[in-house]
Amino acid sequence: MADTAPPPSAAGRSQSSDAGKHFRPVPPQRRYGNRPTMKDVAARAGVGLKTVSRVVNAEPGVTPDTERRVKEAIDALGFRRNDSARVLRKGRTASIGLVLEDLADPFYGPLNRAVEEVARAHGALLINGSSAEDPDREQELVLALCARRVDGLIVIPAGDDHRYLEPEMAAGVATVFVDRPAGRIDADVVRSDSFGGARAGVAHLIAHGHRRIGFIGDQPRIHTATERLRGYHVAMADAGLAVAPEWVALGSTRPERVRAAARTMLDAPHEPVTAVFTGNNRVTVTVVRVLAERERPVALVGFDDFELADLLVPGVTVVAQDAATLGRTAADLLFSRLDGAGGAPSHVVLETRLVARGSGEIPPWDAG
Amino acid sequence: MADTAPPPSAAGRSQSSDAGKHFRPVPPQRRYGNRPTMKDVAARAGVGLKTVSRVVNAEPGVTPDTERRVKEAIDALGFRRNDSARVLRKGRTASIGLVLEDLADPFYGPLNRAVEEVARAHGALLINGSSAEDPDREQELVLALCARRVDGLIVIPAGDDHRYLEPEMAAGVATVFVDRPAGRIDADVVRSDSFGGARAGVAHLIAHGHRRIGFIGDQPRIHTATERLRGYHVAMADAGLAVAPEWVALGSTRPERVRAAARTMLDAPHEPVTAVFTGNNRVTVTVVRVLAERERPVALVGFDDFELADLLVPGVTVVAQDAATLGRTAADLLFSRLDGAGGAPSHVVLETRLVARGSGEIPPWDAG
DNA sequence: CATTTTGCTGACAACGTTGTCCAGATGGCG
DNA sequence: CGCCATCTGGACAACGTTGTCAGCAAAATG
Repeated sequence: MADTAPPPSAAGRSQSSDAGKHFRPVPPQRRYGNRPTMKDVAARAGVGLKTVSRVVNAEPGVTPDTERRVKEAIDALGFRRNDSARVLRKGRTASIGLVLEDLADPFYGPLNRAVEEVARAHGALLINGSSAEDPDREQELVLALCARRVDGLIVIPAGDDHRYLEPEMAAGVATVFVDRPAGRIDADVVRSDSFGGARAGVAHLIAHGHRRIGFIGDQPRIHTATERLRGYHVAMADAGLAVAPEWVALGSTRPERVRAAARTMLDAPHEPVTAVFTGNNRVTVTVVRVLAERERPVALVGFDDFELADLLVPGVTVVAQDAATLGRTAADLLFSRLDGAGGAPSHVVLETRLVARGSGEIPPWDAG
Repeated sequence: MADTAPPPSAAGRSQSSDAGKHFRPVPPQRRYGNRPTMKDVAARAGVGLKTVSRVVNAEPGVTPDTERRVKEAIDALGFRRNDSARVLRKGRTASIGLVLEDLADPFYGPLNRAVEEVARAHGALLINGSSAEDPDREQELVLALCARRVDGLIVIPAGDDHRYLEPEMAAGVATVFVDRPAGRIDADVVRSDSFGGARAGVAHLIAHGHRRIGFIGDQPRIHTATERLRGYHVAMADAGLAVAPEWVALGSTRPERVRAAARTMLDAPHEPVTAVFTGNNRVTVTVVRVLAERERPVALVGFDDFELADLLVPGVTVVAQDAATLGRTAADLLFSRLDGAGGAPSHVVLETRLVARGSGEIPPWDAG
């Protein structure tokens, strides 16, 4: 460590006496590690404060010679503009917040990345957080982001009441909800057609002869879970099929819960299901595991595509939604709002795509 | 939107005349959407500015009655503290930056999440960015984070020269590098044992009879890529095996490049490889696809575990590293530095784990 | 009852930056 | 040569918050 660059000199900073006098305010020590400020740069370059600001921001009206002197001082001191102060002065932070369920969920990776790309194109940074599907944690996170005065928010809602955001939105924090609509407030939403996708996926199973189809989904609090369940019910009803209560299991996506739910409906002594529709990629992956442990093939269609779904045997048929487009669309919408686009909240619904890979075409073992 | 809460009243804010006079400074319009400040709250509650600050920060020394009045004013105005100003004053942003390669890469999901959890435990927010393996972009991102005065940085380096960070680190920005060491500077590093892991993985293939083993890895600029290649070479040398130049392919992880590399070494007229070692999860997944298209089974061991690797047929044998532990360890180290821990930079190396699942046990088709 | 102690409260100055405006300097033109 | 237009540079006041300190009232003490 001894060979690292020496700390920038504190030349030009006002130093109060060390004598511990109480007469005049003692500046807090080591602010930002005693980083040089524009004032320091100005003193060293022998110019005024504003001139440094002009150079730093590449504003016109500085002679080449002055500019050079300032730049030398900047390099010598290791100065870097303090964006906190800049933000305070300018009123825009050039950052947006993204609150999603779980940064580790592969479904959100491409979404996250797409949002980041758009933010980057607009010169904004991305502040990230996971709500862990906990409404309180979501609120805590969102409000913390508002306190940072992010210019905008993209939220994958965990809770079902977002009225706490009303004052923030009224105060100008652009907000776009993704994947699920906001609760109790009217706001921009970008989501996939969960209902239609699930309906098509279940219809696919029905078309291949299944009559007893199970549904394993996420917690009922989550809008997409109930929408997909609705799609399931409508598809069944369309085909004139009754649904036994034990065929439907909503709840946590924890593997143990999903395994138990799958076993219950697959091993039911009376009317076991011959096919399963899973409500999201976490559930699908677990059910794939359960099915892999069994002798008799069971048909499966899952909501959300996932990597390697095509290489499993059989390939897993899915209702695919495009997470990257979801993210990009939401971010584009957000920045258009920030650029002043007015108008009523838009509700964008993206179509899903049924990707047949085999697991949906397994015939029911007791067909006929 | 007409039924949303009215914007907070601007009571108490000084309003200059609209007449466009030039005589006195015109305040910039719509700062933060005209959000109320502590001053507004103080005016409304009929108390002093500092009293509001005390209430907001739950500092002692405020009568319950005063506190109630202030809280009422806060609610009525929809006040939320401006953390930008707070940061400026206090000198700490309570945020850390995480720069990684690609937010969409599933390998980084758990790492990202682990870092977030630690940050959250320390009351800090996480600012995220992808370098896309572009050194310039990494630097741009890192310096932008420094300008925001993040308290600390966790960087998965894309470039091989990080001297640009020296002034920042000297100025007190704690920095921990993850997955790969920093270039040309001495800093904290947390990484996996790429060399040892690759060596063990290749030895596993050798133990199962393979003599001609290919290596497909990431770009040579990336430290882990060359370390893993080194492990490969040492394992081969340990077994007294020669390595033909066409068995080794370093380069981009784009599927086309990897496919081409795999085909080249598998279809070589002279001495085609009977097994492949892949340098990271992106490469592995592509090679799995290539092998799935072929008749003759080829043995495969990949660096990095990935979801569903066990369910493929055959299961993919991997050298697993624990991304979550990597992230958690780095974040813990970062915050211990922020809490004042001194001492020489630490270099933590986490062990890898060989997970045999079958794809490494395929015998060479021309064994003997 | 006088005096000290204690507890609340508010005035004020920073934090580091940018916007406004004015003061000089410089050059062109009459 | 003198005046005006133009350009460059700098002084100063915000932005919204928190730390310091002083003032003042109420409570505790002698």
